[in-house]
Amino acid sequence: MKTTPSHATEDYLKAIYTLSIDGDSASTNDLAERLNIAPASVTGMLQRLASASLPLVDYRKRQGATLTPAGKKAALRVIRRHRLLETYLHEFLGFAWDEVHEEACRMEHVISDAFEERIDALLGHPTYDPHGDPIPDLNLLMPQEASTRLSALRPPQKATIERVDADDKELLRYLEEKSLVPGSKLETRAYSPFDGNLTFKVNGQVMILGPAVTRHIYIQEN
Amino acid sequence: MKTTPSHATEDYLKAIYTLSIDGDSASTNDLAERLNIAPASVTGMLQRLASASLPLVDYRKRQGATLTPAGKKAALRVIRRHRLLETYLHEFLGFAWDEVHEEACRMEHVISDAFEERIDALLGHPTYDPHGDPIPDLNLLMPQEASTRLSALRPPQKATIERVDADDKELLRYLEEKSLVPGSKLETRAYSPFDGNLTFKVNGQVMILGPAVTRHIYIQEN
DNA sequence: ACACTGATTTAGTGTATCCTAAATAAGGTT
DNA sequence: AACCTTATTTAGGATACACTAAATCAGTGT
Repeated sequence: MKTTPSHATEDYLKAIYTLSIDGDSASTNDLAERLNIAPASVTGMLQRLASASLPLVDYRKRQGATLTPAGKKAALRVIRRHRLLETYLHEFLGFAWDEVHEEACRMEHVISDAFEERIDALLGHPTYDPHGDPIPDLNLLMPQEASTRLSALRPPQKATIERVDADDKELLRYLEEKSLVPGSKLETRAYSPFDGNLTFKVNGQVMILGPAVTRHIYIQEN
Repeated sequence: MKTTPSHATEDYLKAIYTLSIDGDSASTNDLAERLNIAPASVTGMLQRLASASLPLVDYRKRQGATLTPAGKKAALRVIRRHRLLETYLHEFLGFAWDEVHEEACRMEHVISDAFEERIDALLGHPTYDPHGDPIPDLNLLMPQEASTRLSALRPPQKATIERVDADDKELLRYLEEKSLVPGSKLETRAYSPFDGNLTFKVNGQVMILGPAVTRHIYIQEN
C-alpha cells in the first residue's frame, strides 16, 4: 500500500522543506526557480501532491506550500540520504567537495535503507556533511512522528490510524467493532477541554470518545 | 545532443542483450516476461526505440529485436555498471550475494562515469562480478566500435560520420566540400567488390568513392 | 476606489510508458 | 486447404510530469 514517492516528488519535497524552514510556506515561484521548472508546472504538481491519498504537502491557492507531517518525514529522509551520500562520496570515494552534489542528487532517490545504514555506519554515524550541513537523524524524527496519539488530535485535523496499543481484549473488540483499526481514516469534529472528549467521524459514523480510549490509538496526521 | 537513454530504455537494452546472446533476436514475449511488462507495451517501446534519431534496436515486425551497434554499446555500459556495482556492494559495503542485484538494478541507471571509474579502480579493475559473470571492459569495446571505417560499410547500412582521420589539407578540403564531416548521416547504395568503390548518399548528394578516401572516414553505424 | 505589476492559476498540449481488449499473423494440424 | 493456437500488433486509454499562453488575483501606489 505504502507507495514510494517518485523521484520528482522527492525533489519537490526537498525544495519545499528547504524553502520553508523559517516557518512560512514556499511560494510557487521560488519552487519553480529552485527546481528549474515552469511555475505553472509547479502549481500542477503541488495540487497533485496535496490531493493524494496520503497528502505530503499542504497547499493553499496563491499561498504556497508547506509539508504535512508525512511530507516532512519523507523530505528529511531524502535530505539525510543526500548528505550521507555526499559525505560518503567525499570520504570514501575521493570525490571533490564540488563534485558530490550532483551525484548525490541522483543517487538519493534510489538507494535502499540497507545502503543508507551501511554508509552511515562506515562513516561513524556523522552529524554533519562535508558542507557543514546537519544530517538529520531519523531516530529523532520517526518516534516523534509515529507516536502521535489520537487523544492529541484537534479539530479540524484529519488522520489515519496507524496502530492500536492495547492489550485489554474487551477494548480491542470494542475498537474493532467501531472500525477504529489501523488504516481507518478519521476527521475530527470537536474537542471538549473539560473532559478531553473528542468528537470525530470514522467510516461514516460520528463518535465521541474520552482519552481513556483515544490515548491507545496512534495516528498519522494528514 | 547525445541524449542519455532513460532508465526504461536501459532496461530494455539489457534485456534484449541478454536474450539475444546466441545470435537470434529477442522475442516480444520473452522481453515482456523478463521485464514484467505486457507484451503489447513491449511492442510499442521497441517501435519507439527502433525509430529514434539514433536507433538503439533493430526491430522487425513479428521477428523480435536485436541491438544496433549503438544499442549494444549502451547495453554493455549498463551491464558493466551493474556488475561493477554488485561487486562493489558486496566487497565494500558488505552486502550478501543475493542482496546486491536489486540495489545494482536501481543504481546502474544513475551513477556517473566518475563513480564507475572510482569503484572500478578501488576494486582493482575486476574482470568478474561476485556471481562469476564477466564485467565487460569498455576499453575493449569502444575502440572497436568507434573505429569502424566507412570503407567497411556495406549496403544497405546507414551510418553517421564520427571523425575524419586525415592530415592532407587537400583531402580535408575536399571532404568538407562534400559534407563528409563528423555528424553527417549517410546511406549506402552500392558497393563494388572490384575496386572497393562505395556508392552512398550524403546530404542529398550521391557519390562514389574509393577506399583511398573512405578509409579515412570513421563512422558509427545506425 | 482604480489601474498597474508581478505572482499564480487555468486551459490546452505533448511525451514517455504502461495497460487492456480486440484484431491479425504464423505455424502446425487434421 | 480450412482450422486452431499462440505470438504479436493495433486501438484506445490512463497516468505522471513538463510546457506555453492566456486568465486572474494581490498588493501598491495614486
